[in-house]
Amino acid sequence: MIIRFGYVAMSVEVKNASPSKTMTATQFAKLTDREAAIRKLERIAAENLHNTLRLLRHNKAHDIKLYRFSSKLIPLAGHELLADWDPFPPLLAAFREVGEYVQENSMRVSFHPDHFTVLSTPREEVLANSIADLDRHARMLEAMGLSKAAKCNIHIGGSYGNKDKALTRFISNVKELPVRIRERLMFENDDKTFTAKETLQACQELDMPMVLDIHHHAVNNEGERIEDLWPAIAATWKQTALPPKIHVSSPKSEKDPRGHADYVQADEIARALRTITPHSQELDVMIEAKQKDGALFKLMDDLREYKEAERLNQAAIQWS
DNA sequence: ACCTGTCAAGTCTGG
DNA sequence: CCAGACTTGACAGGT
Repeated sequence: MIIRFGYVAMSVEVKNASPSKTMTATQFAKLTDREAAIRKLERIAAENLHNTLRLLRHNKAHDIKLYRFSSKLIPLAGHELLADWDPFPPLLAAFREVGEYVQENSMRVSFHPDHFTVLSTPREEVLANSIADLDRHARMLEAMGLSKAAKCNIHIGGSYGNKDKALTRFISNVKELPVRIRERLMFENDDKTFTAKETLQACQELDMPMVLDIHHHAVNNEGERIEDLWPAIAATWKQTALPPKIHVSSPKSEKDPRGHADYVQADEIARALRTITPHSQELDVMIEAKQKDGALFKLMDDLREYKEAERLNQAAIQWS
């Protein structure tokens, strides 16, 4: 069993390296020279890509092969004020540089378009905006020159008072997506609406990969056990030739069990790994914690102690 | 340098 | 039926 760990978007160690700098729509609208304002957006995007590359170098130095890009690399992308703006041509070289670094170092990268991108929606304009957002994410990965191994993770979406109908609508909307977008997608169980079991059913019907979020499952389930679901979840990855991927985070507090804590409890992940590892040779684990890569480094230290104390009880587990 | 309020999006809940 | 909560990082404007 080989496990790779990764983190989301920003580092607490690398200073002044935000990949999500932006400009508000209000500020943009205030600028009288629109061309100059657009050049400024492009400079911010270039800076975000530059910082992304800095983070990837930091990752390489620490042998971190897994990383999720910020979805806010291009400020105001998709905003109605900028409908006529194509940010890609001036950014192609910067995107390509990021993609080449990813490939040279055999990294696995992804996006997670935010929860406003919903394919279960009954509203036409929301669906259109969602598809446009997914198209932009696919275009960024294409601009990086990355294969379809680089994917976008989203949730199924809302239930609108009728989960079955919402799920049917979701599946039919996914089936109608352009192939170049669909082959970049994977779906994750969420913490309020669609459980791991339901998300798995959708993924099986669509023959698309499923990301299991352990924390979401803990707060949104109907008594199903991960060990029972896992073999089928892992099987959704077979056609991709990628290791299955899971998300791990710890509850913020008893009062806010859905929130993400600063760090990840080592026993939490040790328990999950004990459950999952007997069924899989490889696993990629995305750590979702407020302390970002800091939480990742702490977790690796804690797991090392676990292993030394033989509490992990899995001598075959290796990680970098 | 630091603090507080605001901003984006879509869904869901409460009134 | 509409206002507010939810979430998140960063901006904007104040001291």
